[in-house]
Amino acid sequence: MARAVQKRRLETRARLVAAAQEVIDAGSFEGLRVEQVVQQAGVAKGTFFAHFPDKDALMDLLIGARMDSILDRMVTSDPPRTAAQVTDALMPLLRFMTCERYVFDVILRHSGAAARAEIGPIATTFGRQIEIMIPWLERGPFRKDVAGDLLAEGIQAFAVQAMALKFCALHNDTDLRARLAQYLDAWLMPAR
Amino acid sequence: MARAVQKRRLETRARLVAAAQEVIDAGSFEGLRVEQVVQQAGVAKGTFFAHFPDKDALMDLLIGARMDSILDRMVTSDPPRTAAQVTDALMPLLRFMTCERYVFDVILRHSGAAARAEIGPIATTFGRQIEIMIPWLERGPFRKDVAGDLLAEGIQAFAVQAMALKFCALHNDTDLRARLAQYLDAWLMPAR
DNA sequence: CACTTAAATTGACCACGGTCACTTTAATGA
DNA sequence: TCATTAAAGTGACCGTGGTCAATTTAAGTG
Repeated sequence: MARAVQKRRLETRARLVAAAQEVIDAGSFEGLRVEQVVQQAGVAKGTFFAHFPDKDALMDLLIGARMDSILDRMVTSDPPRTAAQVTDALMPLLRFMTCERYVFDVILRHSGAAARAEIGPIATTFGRQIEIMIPWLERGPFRKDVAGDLLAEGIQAFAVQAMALKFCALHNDTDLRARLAQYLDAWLMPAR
Repeated sequence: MARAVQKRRLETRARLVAAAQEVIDAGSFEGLRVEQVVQQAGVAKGTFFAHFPDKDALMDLLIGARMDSILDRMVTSDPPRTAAQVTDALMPLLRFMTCERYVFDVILRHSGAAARAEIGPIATTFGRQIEIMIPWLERGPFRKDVAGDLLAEGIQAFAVQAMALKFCALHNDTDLRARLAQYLDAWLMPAR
């Protein structure tokens, strides 16, 4: 019979997560070093890897949490009723997802996408995005010839595409919004 | 006045690329180690990094070349005339892009997407894909309410989405094809 | 052909993520 | 209360990508 996890373990884990957050707040996601995190948390390096399979798992957790809180705010706003409004509703999320090139890469690796077998925090938020968008699409004046979940998946696909293009040096934030708006207009309101 | 590059440099570079290809042929993209490549090529490690900014740049080159040769074959076939045929026409490319999880990750990082400022081999093939698809879309019985390049970009977005899902353990190759076909049908032939 | 200069190459070295045999700490039960 | 056992934590160590001051090689030049 396996023994229960000790309180000490939970505390250590919490210290690690808090330390990681402080390191990021003082720098960036990309700049985070495991060595720095364990030092800040006052534990040995090995302890880190006893709590997280690898550095990416910590990033998955922290980035996923940020995305989740953005989704929390998203559900409290009025549902968008046009393609342009859908774009606007998504912008806060997309802005965070592209705040750093490294963050976007981590997200791509973990988005339902390159997700491992088991589903992680980021992949979970991708599922949640779909769930949030489906009611928007069913109620709004959008195309009805394809199922809501397929429509929502398409929005995700276009959002990824638009974000990806943002990292081609020449493009900036207004381009991201304009580009996504153009995609979504064609996807959600086809004139045929 | 800068002096011209010496023949020796070109030879060394060719040896490095050839060695890398051999290492991959005997193993996998993911399994490639720089140490192994320089040993096979008979040069020092530093030489590798005098020729490529990092390991990723080599991967960009080799993977981009493979994609390019697949595109070469693609242009010689008959242009697809339905969404399902577009899917089929793309499958050889998508199969290679998903032959290894690592390969897909590299492609995502370099696809016009996460491309660096300067455009690399993989990003170039992404541009070429668009150019190849535009005539398909203009001639075929596809929607005409959006420009051909936008339509082509959408196909890319959906292809990435479909490939990404392939790596969720449960999905396999037939799923990739079926999923993409479903996306493209909705994207290219909207019933409204 | 010497001599100069820049290109090309070298390999010891570093940074950083990740491992594992070992030590310490806490729960369990007689 | 103390012995037993499993969980938690440790830090020296490793693999691998990447750096750079120093060295070798080749191309001008008088």
